[in-house]
Amino acid sequence: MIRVLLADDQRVVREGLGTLLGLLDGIELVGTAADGEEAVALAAAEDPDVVLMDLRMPRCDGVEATRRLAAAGDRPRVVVLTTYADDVSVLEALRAGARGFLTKDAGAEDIRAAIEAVSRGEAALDPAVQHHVVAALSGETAGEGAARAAELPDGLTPREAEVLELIARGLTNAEIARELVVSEATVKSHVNHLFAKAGVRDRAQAVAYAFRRGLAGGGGDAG
Amino acid sequence: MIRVLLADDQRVVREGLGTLLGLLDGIELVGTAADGEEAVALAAAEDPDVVLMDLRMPRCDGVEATRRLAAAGDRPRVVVLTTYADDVSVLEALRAGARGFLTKDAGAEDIRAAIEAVSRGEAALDPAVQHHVVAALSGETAGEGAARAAELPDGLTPREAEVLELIARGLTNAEIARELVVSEATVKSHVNHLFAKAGVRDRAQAVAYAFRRGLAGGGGDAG
DNA sequence: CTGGCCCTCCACCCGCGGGTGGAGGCGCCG
DNA sequence: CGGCGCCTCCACCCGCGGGTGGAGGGCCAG
Repeated sequence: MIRVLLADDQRVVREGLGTLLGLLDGIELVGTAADGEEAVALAAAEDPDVVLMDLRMPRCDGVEATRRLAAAGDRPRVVVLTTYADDVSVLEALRAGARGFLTKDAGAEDIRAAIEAVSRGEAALDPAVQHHVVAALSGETAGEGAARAAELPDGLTPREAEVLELIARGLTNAEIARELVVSEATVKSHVNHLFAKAGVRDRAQAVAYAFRRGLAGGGGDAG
Repeated sequence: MIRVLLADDQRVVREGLGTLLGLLDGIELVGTAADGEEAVALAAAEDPDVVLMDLRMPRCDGVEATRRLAAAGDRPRVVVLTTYADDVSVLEALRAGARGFLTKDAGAEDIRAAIEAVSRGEAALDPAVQHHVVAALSGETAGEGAARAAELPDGLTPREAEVLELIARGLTNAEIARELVVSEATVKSHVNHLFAKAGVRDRAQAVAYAFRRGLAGGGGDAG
């Protein structure tokens, strides 16, 4: 019996997928969590073999929860479950220690296979994300090292992505210049370039772009 | 036995929720569809009592599918299932002929209750959307585009929230003015008011605010 | 070595965004 | 009835944002 914990903010998924999991041979659902905080707490209490984790959750998101679980030890293996295979968070989650990856287009058998694989200590990547991942990692080793922020969408340079993130935090060009310790002219230059690459025309669209790509969302004021 | 058809683009939801539905007393799952087209076709073939329909689906969306089902006759009653209670499409779906409304925070018992209610010919609105709906319908005479009201954060008026959503979609004031069929001065007025209420100073911060509050993000949906 | 990418910076222009200080009509509610 | 909130609109101002057209240095690959 593989003991599984399910974390997803949507109750429909928790109850529906939870029911499905409970019916699968060799799998036992030991709990469900509605956000990352709860998932970490419940994992500590229940000590499951596998945590099936949604990425987009309120409060503490899936990446952070995965990081914390992985930091606690090897024990609870994390399988990430997300809507989009090209989500930026995918790679962050893998770096945070996720062992498996499924999109929400996965079927019951895919999910069971992934759970069984990671419980045996193997990896389990959805075909839809595999090539996407290796592509990103291939560019990663060539670069400065596995520090952070490797694969950037639409050919954005690291600096441009950094500027974009600050834009999404609501900073003006002058503030960004101070933050990055460069002149405002430099910031404007980066801004114009990243606008062109992202296919947006102003900051408002840039912020929306950043949120959709997962390049922003964790900074600034909490709600 | 109430014969139910489930339409959702996410396989996890189709299989998970489908399994759950099949286990509920008095409910029989007669089919699942991955998009609106398929839902309409399958409804014609299976003649279900109730269609549980996700709003955001590729190809033909839930609203359009609901409209077609309702146009075909009284027979398949539609219960809409969506992520956000304050979704614009909520009211459109109700006008299109949906009889029930559930958010994805609904539990198994809520779903069963809703299915049973609409199969008896009653309505079934999730509490989260009820007052929101009546509020919107009271202001219905205002116009077609003004199909949006909810329990809005920070005392935003419906109109301000509408403007905010358009800002988050990257429209300029002039474009918003055209979209809402008012003058640009009016738009600026709304913009200034909502900035003050939201505690932001420019559109960039406003977009971030909108995304965090769930007032935006589904703009460029598709699969 | 040379080309190219990235980051840095400059000067200039102009249009839209953001703020102020109003005003009037309408519907809801006390 | 009278007030208040919401939506509508006007005139004006100015500063930041966004675009152009450059230029130079550092770094890596061909």
